[in-house]
Amino acid sequence: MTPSLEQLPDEQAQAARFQQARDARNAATAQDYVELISDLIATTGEARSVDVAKRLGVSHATVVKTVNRLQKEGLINTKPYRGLFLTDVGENLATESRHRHQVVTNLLIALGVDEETAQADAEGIEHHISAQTLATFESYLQGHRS
Amino acid sequence: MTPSLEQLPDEQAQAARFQQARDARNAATAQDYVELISDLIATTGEARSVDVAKRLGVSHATVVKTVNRLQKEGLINTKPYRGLFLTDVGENLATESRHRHQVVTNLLIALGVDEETAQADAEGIEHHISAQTLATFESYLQGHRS
DNA sequence: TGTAAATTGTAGCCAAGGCTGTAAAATAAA
DNA sequence: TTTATTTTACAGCCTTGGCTACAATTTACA
Repeated sequence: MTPSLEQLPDEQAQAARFQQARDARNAATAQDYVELISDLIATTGEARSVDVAKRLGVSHATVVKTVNRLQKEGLINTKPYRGLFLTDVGENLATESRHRHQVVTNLLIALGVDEETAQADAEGIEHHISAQTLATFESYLQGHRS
Repeated sequence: MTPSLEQLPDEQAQAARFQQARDARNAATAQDYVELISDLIATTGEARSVDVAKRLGVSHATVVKTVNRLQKEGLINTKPYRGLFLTDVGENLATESRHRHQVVTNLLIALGVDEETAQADAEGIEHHISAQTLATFESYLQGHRS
């Protein structure tokens, strides 16, 4: 059993943590999109928005709208009725996100979580891993090579 | 370096993972509120919405609106100009959330993440931990008692 | 080539979770 | 007991990320 708290954390510190979590939540969409687009291009040669929609499990209209926003933000390039492409900035973000995703998945598996559950949980967890925690995960994996 | 993917996961499986992450994101707010309200009551005897706002780092108007929704959903009870209270359902959710939060924090610390970073990252991660992963974390901690 | 199917785009709707500003009620202080 | 402060409530606005429905364009095939 976990006991109830006997002392609250500092007010400002707690607010900063919640803020960090909200920021991560807001950044998650962009990361999911560029990571998926990058993977699609790498494996199939192109990223069609219809495939992005199917793989995210959302409607294609949602994808179009979000892609428009990410294009304004400088992560994605599109040509009408052609596939989706990443800018350099987008590609860098994708690489970083994929790496973080992979490290989280591997850590969960190394701790004993089964692969399918690890894949699923990693999809949410990856967006909340700070640089320090990522480094910690990496060195743990380093020390537990199979 | 993490290599790029050489094979994409199954389409439906991937969509299901993204859906799980979205569901977790949507449930996060309710969990944060009940957990915080429960902690405030346990340590200070009451949960004023002004304190909830300060600790979440949002405006009090946001708290009022969210609390109204959570009341409709049966997690919180309020009496005008009195503090916030949890229903039995809310209290159960709070207990479960606090436990999950604590386990995640402890795991990060056990792996070598410093306490402040662990606290911050746990705030986001906790919402994406499945029952199986939670159990795995618990047994890891069990085997690494200091 | 011309038509059907697939793909992409557009319009408009909704809920959640932020915000500011203002009003009302309760509590504290003079 | 007034008055000032704090707390709570309410109104209205914005953005994000969902959706359906419909239009336009491209691609495939008969």
